Amino acid sequence: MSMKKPRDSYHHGHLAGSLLDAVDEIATQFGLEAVTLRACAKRVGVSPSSAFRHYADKRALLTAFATRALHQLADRMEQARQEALTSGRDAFHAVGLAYVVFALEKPAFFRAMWREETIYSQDSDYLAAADRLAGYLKEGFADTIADEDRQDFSPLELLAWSSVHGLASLFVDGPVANDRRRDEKVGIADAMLRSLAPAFAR
Amino acid sequence: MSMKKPRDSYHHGHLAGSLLDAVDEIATQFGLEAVTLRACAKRVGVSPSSAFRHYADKRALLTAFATRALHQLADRMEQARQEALTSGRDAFHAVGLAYVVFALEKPAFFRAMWREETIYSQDSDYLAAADRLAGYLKEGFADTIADEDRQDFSPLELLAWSSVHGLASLFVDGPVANDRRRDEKVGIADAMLRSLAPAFAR
DNA sequence: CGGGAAAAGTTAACATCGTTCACATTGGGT
DNA sequence: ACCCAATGTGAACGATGTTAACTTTTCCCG
Repeated sequence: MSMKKPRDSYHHGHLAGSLLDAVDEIATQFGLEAVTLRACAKRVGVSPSSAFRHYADKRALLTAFATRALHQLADRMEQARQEALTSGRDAFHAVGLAYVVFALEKPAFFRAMWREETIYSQDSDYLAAADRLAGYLKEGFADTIADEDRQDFSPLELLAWSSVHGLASLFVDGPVANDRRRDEKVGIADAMLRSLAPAFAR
Repeated sequence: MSMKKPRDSYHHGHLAGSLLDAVDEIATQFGLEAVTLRACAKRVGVSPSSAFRHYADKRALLTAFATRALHQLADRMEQARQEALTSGRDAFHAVGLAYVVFALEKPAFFRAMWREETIYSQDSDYLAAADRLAGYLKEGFADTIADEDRQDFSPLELLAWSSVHGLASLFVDGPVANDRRRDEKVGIADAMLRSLAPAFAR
C-alpha cells in the first residue's frame, strides 16, 4: 500500500505520516500493546527520539492514529449509506453493519479509537472525527431533524449507536461468539439489527 | 474498607488478595494505566518481585482483577433483578440500568473487565464470571428458555446486552455526554432502555 | 520435639520503554 | 552565499516487567 522511498537523505520528509503508517502496520500485525515509539521509529528507519519533533508524546501519536481510524470508519459508513440509499435498502441498517464489520476487520483500530486513557480525547481533530462518525449514524434516520445540537442525542439515536457499538465491542473485546468465523459474526450482527427495527417503527 | 494489619511478620499471609486490593485502589484513584506491579507492591508494603509468587505475570494479576470486577457487577445485577421482581418492575430494565450505573461509578473496573489485550481472556475463572454476568442479562427475559446453550445468544438477547454494553462503553470511553453529571447520564440510560422496549414486545 | 523441605519474601540485576538534552545536518529564504 | 529554523541523532535517565540467587519462615513428618 504505502510505498515509501527507503530513506536516502538525512531528512525524512514525511515522518509524521510515516509514523502513523508504522502504528497502523504494527497494530495490525501484533496488536495495540506492541505499538512502541521505538518500534515505530525503527520500522520507519529513523532514531527513536525523532518522533518527538512531530508528536508531543506517545499519546499524541496514538491520538492522531485514533483520529485517522475514526475517519476510515466514517468513510465506510458514508459509503454504506450511499449504497443503501441508491439501492433502496435501509440506511441505518447498512451503516450499522459497516460499523461492526470494520471492528471485526481491524480490531486494533477499533480499540485504539476508543481507548480514552491512551489518547488525548479532548483533541479537537479527534472530537471532530467522532462527530462526523456520529453524524452518519444519526442520518440513518430519515425522520431525524438533521441540524439539532451535535452533542445531543435523542434516546433513539443513542439506542442505535449503543447497540451497534456494543455488539462491535463485545465481538472485539468480549466473550461473544469468539469461536465463530467472521462471516458468521456478520450474520449475527445482521440478525441483531433486524430485531432492533421494531424500536424505530413510527 | 479493607483493614489490613500493617505487616509485622516476614510473611505477609494474604498477599494475593492484598495485591488485588491494591490494583483496586490504584485503578480507582489514578486509572488503569497507573496500575503498575511495583506500585501495587509498594502499596502493600512488599518487594516488587514478591508478586510473582502469586501471579505468573502482570497479565495474570489483571485477569484476576477483571474476574473480581465481573463478579462485583454480576452481584449488582442479581440484586437489581431481585428488587425489580419483588416490586413488580421490569427485570431487564433494572438489570441493564445496574450495568450502566456500575460502569459510571467504576470506569476503571469496567475497562479492566473487557481489556482483552491485557488479560488472559481464556482463563476459566474469567470466562465463568463472564458467563454468570451474561446469565443475569438473559434472565431479564421471562420468556427466554433458560437452559439453552450458554455460549449461544438469540438476536434479542444479543441486542439487549449490546445496547446496554454499548451505552456504558460510550459513556466511559466515548464522546457521549461527557459534560453531563452522573445522574443525568443515568436518566439518559433510562430513556434509552425505555425506547428499546418495543423491540421486546411479543 | 526437631530438623528439613517447601512456601513466601528479598535483593540485585537486565532489557526495554518513554522521554530529554546537547548536538549534527539540512534546506529555504533574504 | 549565508544563516537560521526545522529536522534528525546519540547518549543518557528513571521507570517498568521479569528473572535468578538468596534468605526467612512455616509446618509437617520422623
